[in-house]
Order: sequence, then C-alpha cells, then structure tokens
Amino acid sequence: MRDIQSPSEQDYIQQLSIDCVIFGYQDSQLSVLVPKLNFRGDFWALPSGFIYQDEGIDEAARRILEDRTGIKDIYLEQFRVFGNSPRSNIRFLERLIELNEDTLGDKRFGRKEFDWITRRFVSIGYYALVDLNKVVPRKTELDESIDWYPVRALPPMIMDHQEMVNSALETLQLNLDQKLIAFNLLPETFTMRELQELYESIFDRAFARNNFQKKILDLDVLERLEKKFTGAANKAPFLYRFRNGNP
Amino acid sequence: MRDIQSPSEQDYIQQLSIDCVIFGYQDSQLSVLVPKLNFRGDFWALPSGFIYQDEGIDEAARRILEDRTGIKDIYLEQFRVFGNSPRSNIRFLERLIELNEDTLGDKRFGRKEFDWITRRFVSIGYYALVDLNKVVPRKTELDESIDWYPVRALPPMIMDHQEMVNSALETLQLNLDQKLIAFNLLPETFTMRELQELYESIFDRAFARNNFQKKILDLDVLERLEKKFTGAANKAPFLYRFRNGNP
DNA sequence: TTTTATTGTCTCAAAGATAGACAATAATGC
DNA sequence: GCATTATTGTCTATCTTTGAGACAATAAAA
Repeated sequence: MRDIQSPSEQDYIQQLSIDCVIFGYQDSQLSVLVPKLNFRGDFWALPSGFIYQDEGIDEAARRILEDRTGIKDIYLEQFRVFGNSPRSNIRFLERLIELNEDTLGDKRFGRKEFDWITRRFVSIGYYALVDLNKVVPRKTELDESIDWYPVRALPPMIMDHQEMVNSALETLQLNLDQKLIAFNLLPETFTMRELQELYESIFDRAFARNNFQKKILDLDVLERLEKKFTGAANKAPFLYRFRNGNP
Repeated sequence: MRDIQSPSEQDYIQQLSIDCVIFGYQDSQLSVLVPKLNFRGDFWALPSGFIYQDEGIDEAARRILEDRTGIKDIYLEQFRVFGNSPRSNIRFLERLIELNEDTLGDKRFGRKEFDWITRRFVSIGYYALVDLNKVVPRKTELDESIDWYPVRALPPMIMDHQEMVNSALETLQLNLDQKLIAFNLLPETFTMRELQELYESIFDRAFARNNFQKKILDLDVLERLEKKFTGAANKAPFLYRFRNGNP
C-alpha cells in the first residue's frame, strides 16, 4: 500500500483533480453519497482527490473513492471535465478558515500547501453506481459525517459540485439503456417492481407496469429465479438476476 | 492578442493538454484534419496545446484550434479524457530528435523544456465539426503540411491519437441525432442526397433513400428552398437549410 | 419526342410502443 | 373452507415508428 501523502507534494499532477458522484439506491429513491467536512460551517463536498504521477486516471478515481468512502469494486466511469477558468476553491477555503480560526491551530495550512490547493483546478468528473445495501461508507478524519441524500434534495455543496451531480445524472439517464448499468444499483436479485422503481427514480417519471416488464424481459438479459414470498396478501413476484454472460 | 509562448513557461497548467479531432466533409467522405510535423520521420499528430492559467478549457480548445489551423467559430465539444499512467510523448520526442539530430541545432529543446514536455500528460479530447469548403487550414511553422484524410484511412499518428479519433467518431455517432449537429459539416444549403451521404459516411453504412428523407423532414428542422439545377439529366433536387430557431 | 437518371412521395407490411383488460395467486378476515 | 384484497404476469387491441417496394414527376440529353 502506498502512504497517504500531503497534497502539496509534487508526486501529484498539479491543478488536476477528480470528483466522484456516487449514486446509490434505497427506499425507492436514487441517492448520492456526500461527505460533510469536519469543520464548523456546514461544508458538503463530493469525494475528491488528486492523481499520482504513476497512476492512470481511472485507477486514481478508484483509489480516491476507496480512501474517502471505503467503497471499492464498483461501476465507475468518467463523464465530463469541469474547467472554467476561475474554477478554484479559494473562496471556499477562505471561508472555512475564517469560520474555524480558533480550532484550526495545528491543522492550519502552510503557505505552500495553501497556494498549491487554492490554485485554479480542472476536475474530471466520475460517476459511480453501488448497491447501497452492500456497502457501509466509512468516513475519514476529514469528514464529520458521510451520508446518502436524495439526488433531488441534496445539501448545498461547495463550488460547482451541484452542477457536477446534475451533469452526472444526465449522463446516467443517457447511458442507462445503452450500457445496461442499472443493475449495479440493485442487489444481486430483485423483483421487477424494484427494477421499475429504480428506473422511475432515475428518470423522475412513471412507467407503465405491463410495458416496462415486457421491454425489460425482451432485452433478454435477466434470469428468472424462484418466487419471493414477502408475506403480503397478494401474488408473490419472481426474483430476477442480471445475466452478464451467455444465456 | 496574446503572444505565443514557450510551453515551458509556468503560465500553462502543467501536465494537462488538449487534443482536437477536427471532422470535415468533402467528396462524400468524412475526413479528419491532421498536421504533419515539420521534421524528418513522418510524424502525424492531432492539433494539440496547453491551457493557460486564466483560461477556461473550452476557450483553450478554441484558441489552440485557431493557432494551429486558422479555423475558428465552429462547433466544438469535449468528448473524453485520456489519462493512462504512462501516457507521455517521450518515446515520440526521442525518436524525433534521433532522426533530426543534424538539423535540430537551433531548434533543440533545452533540458528544462524537454523535461516539461515529456512528463506524463493527461489530455482532454475535443472534437470539432467544420464545413470543409468554408475553411482553408493554415499550417504553422511547426508543420510540414496540414491535410484532410479519410477518417477510416488516416496516416499513422503518434501516441494514442488514432484511439482518440476512434473515440471521437463514436461520440459523434451517438450525438448526431440527439443534438442535430450534422449540419455543421455541410454548407448552409444542401440537397437531401448530400445530407444522406454525410450520414452514410459517418455511420459507414447505407440508408434507404425514401425513408431517410421522411425521417429527416419529420424532424421539422429543415427549411425547403428553391431547386438546385445541376445541369444533370434528371429532376432537380430541392435545396434545404437548417432552421435553428422557430419555424 | 423519346430516353435516362434522379427526386419526391405514396402505400403496405413489419416491428415496436402504449393502453386496457383479466386471470392467477398469496395472505387475510370471516 | 371461502370470499376478499392487493399485486403480479400476460394477453390483446391500438397506435406509432421503421423498412421496403412502387411510381409519377422532371431536367437534360439523344
């Protein structure tokens, strides 16, 4: 394992960062995992990090994700670069320092560190899909908390992070049928209703039940398993599993 | 106007570049504009450049495009980031220097410049669409020539530039109908046949003439103009124009 | 005036999407 | 047990979109 190093070190690529939009699904709702920074002032920020010199960008995104959330082995894909000219977190950091002057003593940035991290940054946006029930986000000492928020009711985030989520969601909608990636958000087995509710929360609109089932089954990518007896007073639904390989 | 500066200067973002895939259309063929470097050894390389500190990435892409080709005011969009870890042009530059040792005297890189430019680079891919007849590519002193090559018969290019073109073409195919951008490749007025041949060259397959015409007209984005008398012994086709605003 | 090549449009069939209907069924209440 | 209830799986009819063939219209040449 590599040591976690100070971001002022030169073995990162300068002025280039990675931000991750992590989608999860629970209680019929599409959610995004957002850490809240361990400082006074209510700063929410997407998990971010930098790229080592000897590391590919996809690799870096996976490492950052694991370092910041403990989540690994999940679907991850770049979706857009954010790079307007005045894109810097200096305003955010100045405000953070202002609000935390007293407690910041030992944690205070050195001038060199501060210069490094407040320069203008270009950021590569990645989005991730996880089965939310399979994963326990683990916060780092950087964070006060790390929680799932409904994608359409996120807390106010720093910089352009809300715009990043919007852009990631658009990409997710465009790619969903093309690349058959919805199943990354569900447990291994699921009912047709669960899959439909997932689609509905991603597209924020209702689908007709009969036609949805037909369309999905016609894709010929699901394996029908045993029935799921929920204890409810109605017909038991089948469980399905995504079949990745050959029939 | 800003001076063209040496790439070793610190007012560029380090280790981040932009590469442009410029699509044009002529003689029923989709082409890409590729400069050939003004050195011995047959080096073809997509127009590339770096990002100034006070400049947005889209802005940078437009500037690079104009500096390297003289082309401006065209459709331009980022499509993907290329960032594998060992992505560096050091092999290419070493080979270039080896083959041009004698003539390189005054042009030889300083050690500092060489270090700067041979580090590992992350590159943002942009693709551009131009009306090839409206544009006269202007080569810089960097280039021996700058020419259009059929997209499926490009000369061997340095590094991963062929992969960039492939990826750009994929994106173009995906976006073509979604964003109605095909018209950027044609003159202001065009016949239905010309539009169809453009589509065929982008997707590399034939479309049925009758259905193509119906599909396009049903989009309700074309304005029918007068007929075009070509002098050929057949019915004269209508000219069309892309109507961007309201009907 | 006839011929030729191409264009614009129509029709019909096939495939896909949309909406309504209904039997099947797992538990509950009597 | 037996009717009731909520939900599931599927069928059918309808509408829309896509694909293929056919044909009249027409600009110039023979």
